[in-house]
Amino acid sequence: MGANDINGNPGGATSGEEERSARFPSRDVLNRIGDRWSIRIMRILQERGSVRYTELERAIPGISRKMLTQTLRAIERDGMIVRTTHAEIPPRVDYTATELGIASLGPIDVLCEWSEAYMDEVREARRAYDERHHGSSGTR
Amino acid sequence: MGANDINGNPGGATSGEEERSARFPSRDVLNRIGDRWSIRIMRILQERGSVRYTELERAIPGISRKMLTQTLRAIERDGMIVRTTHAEIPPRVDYTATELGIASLGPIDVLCEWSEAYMDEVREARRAYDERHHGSSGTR
DNA sequence: CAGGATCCGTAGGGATACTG
DNA sequence: CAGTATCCCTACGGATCCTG
Repeated sequence: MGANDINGNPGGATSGEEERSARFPSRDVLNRIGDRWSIRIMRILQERGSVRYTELERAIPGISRKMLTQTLRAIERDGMIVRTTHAEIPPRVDYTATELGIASLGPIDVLCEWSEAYMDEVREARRAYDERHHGSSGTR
Repeated sequence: MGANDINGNPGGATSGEEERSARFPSRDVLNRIGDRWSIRIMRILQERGSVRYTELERAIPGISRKMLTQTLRAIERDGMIVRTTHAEIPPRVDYTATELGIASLGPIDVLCEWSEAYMDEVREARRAYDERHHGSSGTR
């Protein structure tokens, strides 16, 4: 038995998260934006209202159960969503976006729209850069 | 065996980056927001105009040279900054934000302002969550 | 059904020594 | 001065098996 598995990630808060954000206030919120799944989950909750666990799993191809649960816990902890368990058999759990969660998508959409608008410009810059530096990887 | 260091990160583009972004268009831009240093660098360039390498290093406490260089290369490749080398001795390199780079800070500021505005609400949500779940880590 | 626990590979990132 | 190369440790994230 690998008694020394220090992996404590299921806790939700990655160790030292809040400590680092002391230097740059909005860091921990930015982190949620950076990770692959938070936004996708929030968007689905925004569209469909109340969504079950398995429904989310099917709606997001490529996500693992671990990541789904972990991300859900994290954004629940941040007050972005609410988790409701119905004591039935089989069990049923619904996730719903809070007011705060919905509101957070506003500024995020602004950012996404900007990046889509300037995407071409960025891609062109990359192409040019790659070519300038004995263009290896880029050509596609 | 030291020969097998597969770390190829100095390339700038992390392997598979553009591949993943096929699923979610603005992903790669979001990634720049997610990482710890890009925004800080861009802010400094925005404020001071033209900045040298060491000046950046001193202006951003806690950053390693590896990360500084790597981040600079990445945002240069994206067309956010321009790198100018002066062939002198000792060598001198200046970094300057482009129009595109400055523009990108707009939507980002929107997001940062939002997150600072709702920070308290988020912190409170976290506190409540931690307490609800036999509150261990949070109290500080 | 909705997860928790565990195992493991790999990318991210710091420290430092070296170079043009 | 402005990086590059190397070493190493950790966190992230997927796959899988188990449980209430």
